[in-house]
Amino acid sequence: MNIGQLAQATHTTLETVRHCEREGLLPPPPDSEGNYRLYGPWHVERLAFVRHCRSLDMTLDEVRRLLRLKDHPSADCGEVNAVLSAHLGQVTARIRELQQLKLQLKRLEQQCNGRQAARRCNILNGLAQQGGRCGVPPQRAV
Amino acid sequence: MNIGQLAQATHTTLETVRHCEREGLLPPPPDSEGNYRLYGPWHVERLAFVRHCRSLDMTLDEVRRLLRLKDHPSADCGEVNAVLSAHLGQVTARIRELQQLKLQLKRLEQQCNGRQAARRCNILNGLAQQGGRCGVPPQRAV
DNA sequence: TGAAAACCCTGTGGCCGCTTCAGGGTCAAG
DNA sequence: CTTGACCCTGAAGCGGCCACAGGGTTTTCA
Repeated sequence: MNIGQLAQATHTTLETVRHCEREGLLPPPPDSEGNYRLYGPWHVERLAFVRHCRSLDMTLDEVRRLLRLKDHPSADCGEVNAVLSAHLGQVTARIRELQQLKLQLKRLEQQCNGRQAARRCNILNGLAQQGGRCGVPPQRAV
Repeated sequence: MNIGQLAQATHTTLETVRHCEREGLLPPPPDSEGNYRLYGPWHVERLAFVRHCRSLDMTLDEVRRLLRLKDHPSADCGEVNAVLSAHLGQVTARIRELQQLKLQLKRLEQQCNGRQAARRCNILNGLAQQGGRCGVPPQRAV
């Protein structure tokens, strides 16, 4: 199984597969004589795991931690729970943040006073006011 | 007013101010003889506008569009509304996405079968299953 | 048998919105 | 005249890819 087939099997791309290898999420497989990567079912499973985690918006670092646990089958799985619930917390926090944003955006939108010259646009003027919770800097990450 | 004072006045940092200049959001001010940037109240207002937009998680591109409109006070402000509601749409969409994620994470969390060897950890095993909506690739941006 | 097409390789640079650092120059106070 | 606070430019780094250039390899089909 070459890299294209692995990519297809896990619904991802060549570049992502190679990226995962560089990042230590997918161990480099043996190469063919022509220097092609040759994968087996184990790699499909591994990469599927990774992509599943990513689809849940975990960082590669979180995925790495889970993989380490997965690689030590007798390890205590309590840490798995820890990773998961920390991530859940971040997602929850981000949702709350975005809901706050949404509220403020809606408030702004409602100030629209119809088709005006931009000079009289309440939205622009609203954005110009220095209040607006200058704090809460946008931190993406989730 | 030098750059440090501007940064303080707008609750941001030197680097961010310079970044805004590079990005064309804050026109370069006249320099002092010693090559220091010298700002006035206009710049404070301008940067505050930018930071306010950013605190609402707009991209710099969206901010640029708004600034262009702001700079043409006789322009039609309908486009302002367009930018705003497009952004609102993205925030809303991202919230929905994250809520989906949260649900899936909670489902996973509930599968926890107590302190087990990792081999028997339902969470790890759940993540290993290839289902999991392999689609929905993580697209941050909001 | 040979050419074209499909596949693969490495390495580099770009995206966004900063942040951090290196290696300097400038200015005010003591 | 020195110390320290402030400022400058330019380059590199973050995460998680994506896109490209410039090659090599394998398969397919005539």
